Amino acid sequence: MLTDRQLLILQILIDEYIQNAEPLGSRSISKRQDISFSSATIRNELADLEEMGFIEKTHSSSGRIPSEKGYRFYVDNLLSPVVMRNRDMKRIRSLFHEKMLELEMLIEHSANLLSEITNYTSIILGPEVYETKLKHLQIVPISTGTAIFILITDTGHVEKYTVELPDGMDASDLERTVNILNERLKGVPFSHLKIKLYQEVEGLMKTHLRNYEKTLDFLTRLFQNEKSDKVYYGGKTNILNQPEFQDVEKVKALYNAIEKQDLVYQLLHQGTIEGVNVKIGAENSIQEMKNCSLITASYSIGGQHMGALAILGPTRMEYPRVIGLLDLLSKDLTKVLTQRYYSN
Amino acid sequence: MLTDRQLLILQILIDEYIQNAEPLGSRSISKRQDISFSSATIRNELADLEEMGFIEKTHSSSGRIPSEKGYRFYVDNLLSPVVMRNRDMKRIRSLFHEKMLELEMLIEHSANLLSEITNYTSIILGPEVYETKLKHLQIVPISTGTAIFILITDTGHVEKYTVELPDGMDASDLERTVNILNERLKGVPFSHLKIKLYQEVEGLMKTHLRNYEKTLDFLTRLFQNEKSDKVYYGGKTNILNQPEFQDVEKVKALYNAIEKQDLVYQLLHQGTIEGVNVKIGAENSIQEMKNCSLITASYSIGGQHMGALAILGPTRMEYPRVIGLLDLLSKDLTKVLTQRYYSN
DNA sequence: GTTAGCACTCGTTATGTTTGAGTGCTAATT
DNA sequence: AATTAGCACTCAAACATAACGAGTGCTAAC
Repeated sequence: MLTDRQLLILQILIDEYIQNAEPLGSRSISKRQDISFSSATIRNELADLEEMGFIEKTHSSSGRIPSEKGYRFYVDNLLSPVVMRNRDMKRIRSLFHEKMLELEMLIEHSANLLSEITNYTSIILGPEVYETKLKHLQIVPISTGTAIFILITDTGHVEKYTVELPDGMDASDLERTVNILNERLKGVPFSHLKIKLYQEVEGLMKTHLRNYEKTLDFLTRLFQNEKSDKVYYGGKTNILNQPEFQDVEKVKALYNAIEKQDLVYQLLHQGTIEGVNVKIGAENSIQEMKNCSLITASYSIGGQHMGALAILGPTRMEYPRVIGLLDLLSKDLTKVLTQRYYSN
Repeated sequence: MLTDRQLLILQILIDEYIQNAEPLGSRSISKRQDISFSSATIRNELADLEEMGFIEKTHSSSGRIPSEKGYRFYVDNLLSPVVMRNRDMKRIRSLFHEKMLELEMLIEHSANLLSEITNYTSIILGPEVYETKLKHLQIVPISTGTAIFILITDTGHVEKYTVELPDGMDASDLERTVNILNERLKGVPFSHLKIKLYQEVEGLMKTHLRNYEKTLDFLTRLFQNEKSDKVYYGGKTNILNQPEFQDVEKVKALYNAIEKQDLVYQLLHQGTIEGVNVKIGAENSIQEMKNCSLITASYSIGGQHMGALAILGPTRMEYPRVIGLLDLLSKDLTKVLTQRYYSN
């Protein structure tokens, strides 16, 4: 339904606007070398494109800027073959070259890298604790009545809870409990710990522990403790570089929004779909992000969804570049993590 | 050297400016009920105060605002008897009423509380790991060749390192090593771990381990691993509410400065002196903070310095309130922590 | 179908004017 | 001698006006 010329003009307009953040007029377009029509012709085409809703004016005699519909069309149909800068590819690859033994560290570095090379803000959802399996459990008493529970997952993640022990639980009780738990719960995914506790452990505890009921109750509460997955941010201050965020009020609103971790969690979780996902402006459910686009991709371990990478920027975002980056990084991350943690 | 009247005027001027962030003229001062002189008299006094450097004009015919010297004088000599709002006291006390078993959590909540009730940005230096003592050490192998070292301190803090084990160290070596370390290093402060390793452990390892040299070398490197103390922030976006930070460039500069954790660490560490410490404007070594004041107080456990609380705001800051708050919170924190961790 | 031409729109910038809150200084008052 | 009234002066802020120019839409010619 769009003529080739219209496609060309739309493409140019969006590309230029993404670069310069300034409305583009018919004359500037006509002056380009790849354009052989007069500004008048382009004016007509621009009028048509506007009528179709792909572009809009900021005021009655201004040049045109892309509308959200325009960006959507651009992302869906006009993406120039994603060009990865060699420099960027190298930096991503080097992330995995240096020994980074801790998953948390690797993800933190990824977040920083993403924000550095894109100049936008990156958000990464840490690995889902609930799908990882218990590797080892340890209880360390630190004073009378309190102890630290340490749970270690197969991804090397350490989860800790300081707890008050049930009354009348002494050192030997504690030791027996730990032994039972380790024996029966190793390899069990966090999400199943509670069920397994009753299926496998209850009987044993009954025979080996004095006040097994209190202990069981206590453990139930402990395993219920929904530890939400960590959210990592990179380059939050990059937002301040964007010309669309020169107004402090807007910055404040956006910061407050992205700091609500539960909202962000939902937002990134929606994009669990395979591949890279782009949400433009109002497509984001969060009101304060109406001037932003969010590009997400997810990473996994051995086919099991683990977390998500995201880049947050103005709707006027370098879509091709960011999409390429996220695609590459999410795939690399998946590959490396699977290799590292799936074989055991 | 200042007359009573000058003191009064200076006091009023600073109090008002702190509230309204607007230059104050002679007429507005003279209209106050506690003032019985004419605006002309006040004009003369203001001229004198300006000559002495306590106040300044923003332009030749503007009202006066406090200079840094003025604020310094105000903090040193004019602080109205620190009035604590009852509401604030309650909120601080309630921090300690609810069971907060983890020190990290308690500190994080403190940071948030401080920023909420002051509307400034809070910065807290987490407890110094180096002065806490080893309570328990644990090694959990997670795959061939790698393991997680878990160190637990007497303050219930869990420190973890994922490491590659030295070649040829098998499960039984590992177990023996853990046992030796636990036996000999319990109760040793982190800062002495390395020394004790050679004094106490070397000999034992020699007799019990095959390739003790590699292991020793490995442990040395591990204990060298300077884990810097964590910095907690609260209410970073509060900066955006201040009228002196309506310019995005300034915000950016400040954010970039306070995110350099080593700088912040130094800054807060300087104020290790007993009691509450106030740094005004250029008194802060960080260039970007020249429009800010930093108020710090430190907390300790059993006399041993642990960390610092700080509030960062514009030089036009509610000094009396903030000083009162930090004084109260730092003392409460010290009391509670000492009680909790010093008795063992 | 394309383009030259032109009247028109409107944000931006520059310029001038007015206003008012402030000053410093002097002379009169206490 | 200290205080105050009075007044000329300053300057940022607010407002009005005009000029500019990058853009438009439309019409008529190519």
